[in-house]
Order: sequence, then structure tokens, then C-alpha cells
Amino acid sequence: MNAEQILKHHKLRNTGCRKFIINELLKNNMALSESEIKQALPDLFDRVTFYRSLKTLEEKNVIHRIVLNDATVKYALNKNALFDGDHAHFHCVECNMVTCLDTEIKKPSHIPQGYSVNTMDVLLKGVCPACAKLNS
Amino acid sequence: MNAEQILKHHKLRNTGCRKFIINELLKNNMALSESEIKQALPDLFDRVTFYRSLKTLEEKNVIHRIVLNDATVKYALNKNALFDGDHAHFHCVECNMVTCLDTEIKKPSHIPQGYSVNTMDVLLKGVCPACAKLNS
DNA sequence: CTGTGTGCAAACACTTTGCAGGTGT
DNA sequence: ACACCTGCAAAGTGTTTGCACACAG
Repeated sequence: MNAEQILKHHKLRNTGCRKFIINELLKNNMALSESEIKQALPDLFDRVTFYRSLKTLEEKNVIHRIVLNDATVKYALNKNALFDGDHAHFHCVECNMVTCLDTEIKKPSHIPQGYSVNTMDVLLKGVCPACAKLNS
Repeated sequence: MNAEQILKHHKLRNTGCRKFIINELLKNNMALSESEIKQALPDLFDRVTFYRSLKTLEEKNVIHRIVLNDATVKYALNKNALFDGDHAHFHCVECNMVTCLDTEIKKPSHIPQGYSVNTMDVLLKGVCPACAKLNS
């Protein structure tokens, strides 16, 4: 699916900024921050427009936000396969790349008495394949 | 251990702001944000002093920071028992309370080929015992 | 044509930095 | 006495809001 098809599928207008965001995410195939998305074409759209477009895309479940450990935010496309269940995110400490893993994650088996758990976010940190290769 | 003992144990000076932060965390026995800590005595210390004290306490492993899903930050005391291994955090979606769980967390068994995982953050979201009681 | 998206200016919240003066040990 | 903490002012960063105009359907 290309950007226009994705927008149509979610009943969203086919506007420049939205198309651009989706295309960057498709092209890079990883989670990107607002500034990383903008990097490709820094002055094409206003910062405010980015924020509003990201918000809309998130609300309509085209993308989801990933909050990293240092409180920075990245965005990733929702793949249908991942959408329902809990999925983990991987953060490479060397190149700072963030990606969704489709590995299924099980909720911990022993939750203290009285707590009920609905959702779960898992962030794995380590070294990605590309950086591992560079190191060796 | 009280606040002064904790500071001495970590070879830190016994200053007003640090003592205050540690006491609030001890008293509430949950993770608190900078504004929640300040709430008890809003004008006792400058905001900047809070940030610097929190940073120092974090660097010296007295506390650790917890980044929530909405990119807000809370701080919790390091209990020795939790310090080494991975531990999960629980975020109550009703009262917004955040706490450390000492349940041990296992890393997912099936990590995609080529990724090596060093650390892992787990945030569980649901309803805490107090809110569950109120609801029933 | 109508509703929605966009750009600009400005406000806002959170956090950091520099410097002068005060405090803990 | 000395190192380090604190308060104030200011700057930096990320995000939101209001309004007028432009564009998609």
C-alpha cells in the first residue's frame, strides 16, 4: 500500500504533509521522530503542520507513537499484524534506530495481588543487526 | 532508612532540597513527578533546584526515572532489591499512580535474528488495587 | 461550495545554563 | 576554607492554540 491508498483506506484527506510523513516512514521502515521525518525536506511544511498531521494520523490509527526512555517521541506505521496484540519496540543504543518487533510479548505471569493489567509497553534496548555487523 | 541516612550512605551532602525529595518519595511510597513532589510545599525550593537535585540523586542511584507513555517523567526511590535486575512499572490509568513492581520480568524468548538485547523497560497499564476497590 | 488543512505568530510547559551569593562538612 | 548547593534570570526545546487563507473532495 502506498501513502495515498493508506490515507484513503483510513478515510483521510490526501494532503501533502500526511503523504510526506507516511512516505518517509514507508521508505525508512523504522520509527522516526518529527525532526527525523522533516530531515528529508526541512522546509516543505511548517512544524505546526507536522504536529497536527502526526496527531491526526495517530488518532486514526495510521501510526502510533513510541516514547523512548529519554522521553523523546518517535512514530511508526501501524502494520495490521501488529495492531491488536502487545508488541515490543527495539531501541539500538548505538545508532539510535527504533523499530517495532513483531515478536509476541507475554504479560508477566506474577502480578501482585489486586492489580489488573490491561496493556503493556515493552522497550528493548541493545544493539541492532547493522551496528553489530559494523562492530565485528 | 530515613532521608539523611540515605544521603550519607550515597556520600551526598545533606541539603534541604534533597532531603525533601527523598522524604516525599518515602512518605508516598510511589513514583512522583517533579510537580507532585513540589506539591506538598510549592515554594520551598526553586524549580531549577529541584531539577538539579533530581539529576544528582539519579546519577548517584538514589532514585531512577520512569518515563510514561505520555512522555511525562516520574521518579522513584531505588530499593536495593530491585536495583540489579529488570523490574516493571505499573501505571494506573484511573488515578495516574505509578509504582515499581518487584515482580521479576523475563526478556522475551524470541528476539529476531541479529538483535542483541541488553536492557528492557516494561510499563504495565491497568487499574491499581485502590481504584479497583472504589469501582466495586 | 464547504469543511478541513496549512502557515505564521504567539503562547505555553518543561528543562538547562550562567552567574552571584549562601551553606554543609 | 573550600567545594558544592541554591536562587534568579534567561535561554533552549518541544508542543499547542488562534486566526486568516488555501486546498481537497
